[in-house]
Amino acid sequence: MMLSPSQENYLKAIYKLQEDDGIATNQALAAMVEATPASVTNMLRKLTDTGYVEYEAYQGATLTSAGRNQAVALVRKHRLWEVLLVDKLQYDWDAVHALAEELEHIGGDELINRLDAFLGHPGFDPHGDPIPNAKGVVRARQHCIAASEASVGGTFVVCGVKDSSSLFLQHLDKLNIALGKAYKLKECLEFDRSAVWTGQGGACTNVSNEVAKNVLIQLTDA
Amino acid sequence: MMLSPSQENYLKAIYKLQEDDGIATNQALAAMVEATPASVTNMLRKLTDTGYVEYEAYQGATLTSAGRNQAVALVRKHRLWEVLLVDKLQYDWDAVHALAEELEHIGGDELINRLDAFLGHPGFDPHGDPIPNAKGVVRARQHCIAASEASVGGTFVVCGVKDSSSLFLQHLDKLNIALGKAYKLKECLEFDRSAVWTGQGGACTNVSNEVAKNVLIQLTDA
DNA sequence: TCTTTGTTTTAGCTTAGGCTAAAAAATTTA
DNA sequence: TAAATTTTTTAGCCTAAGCTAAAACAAAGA
Repeated sequence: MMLSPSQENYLKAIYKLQEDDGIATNQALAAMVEATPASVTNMLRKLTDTGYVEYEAYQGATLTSAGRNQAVALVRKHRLWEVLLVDKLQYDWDAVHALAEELEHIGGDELINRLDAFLGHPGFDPHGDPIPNAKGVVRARQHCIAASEASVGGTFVVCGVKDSSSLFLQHLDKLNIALGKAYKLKECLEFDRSAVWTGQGGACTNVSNEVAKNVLIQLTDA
Repeated sequence: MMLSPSQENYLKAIYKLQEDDGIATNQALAAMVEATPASVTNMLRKLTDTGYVEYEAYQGATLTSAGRNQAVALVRKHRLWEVLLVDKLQYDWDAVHALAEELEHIGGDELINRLDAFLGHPGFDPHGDPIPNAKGVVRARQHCIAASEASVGGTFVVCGVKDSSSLFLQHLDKLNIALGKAYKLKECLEFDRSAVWTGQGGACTNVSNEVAKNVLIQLTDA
């Protein structure tokens, strides 16, 4: 059974909502696929008939295992294309989402497995999100926490972001915060709950709590 | 003005027919885009309204300069993706057409120019067809002729194919004929107009006239 | 020139995926 | 618990891109 790009987008959206919120409501889906709730109801019908979704009126949608397989494959495709765009075509990490969103609907397993091999079987995309393997297994991200949970004096490496919006990523660029970079939490300012991080060269950055909550880090013992 | 994939396919088809036959008839277009003549009439209307095509009932279609620009850009995208697929992802040259046909509708100039740079600004695609540059200039293929025009004793290098169908390309693979390889035309058999080519290692290949007509070569003076 | 043949267009229908507005169901608040 | 609010579904409509069958036009042969 061949899915249209639109159908694929719905599956991905249901998958994400299930992961994040546990439940995919009509309204949340509508927001995610940028359509009206009425259109969502329509599409859920169709996806239920074709066996990718389980859905009863007013109860929200769940993926069947076929649906989950499709969704994970899409996530894999999306993230691998992002790696190509950043690593090979030199795109900035804040500029690749929309393109990957188009590319993920192209071709089948053959293409994506060749892409995977060409890129050297990367484990993570440019935002630190794990790339499911060819069998659909998502290796869990290494143990990591939000930067807002770090304690003063601690050292850590940035390993991901919770918000991948262009706006947030560009803000991180300005703060000189990037994936893989190491920092030390020098102090925490009571007044606005912002923090001061020192980087490699000893440069200091003031990081708001809002930002810290959206940056994922791994503690290091140096 | 944003074109749909389908509209882009029509523009490309008109472009090819104009190049090859001088005129794009309704029927030829229908065959090329795999639709009925009635559907073609519909679409030509739309493309005329949006200024990409000039068309009067019963007279065939012509591209406007905007239409030609679009078409050339699509050819560029198609051929660059083919280079990526063959050179980087190790696809066989007979397996890339359909995928490039999908990929060519993705993204805009930025993407394709980055791809071009990453690939080292290739001049030709895996079938020997020239790749238009970013300004839409198609550098003419080096002086080359059909292999069926070679004379006995002549030496040459294969530089292209007229037929890029999977079937034909796989046949060339079997005959051990590939782009860039050098051969000598040893003899021409009167009976069926087939030829005997000798390759690098002195290996002989019998090449039918049908095949020779579809292989493009450049004569060499060795 | 008239007729036959082939091509193109018209007319009307279909499907996918949207939309709005109103009805129905569920949930929250008083 | 009843009323008010929010969410979801239904009903009916729209657009893009296709289709078939029939009508109109163009080209070719007698």
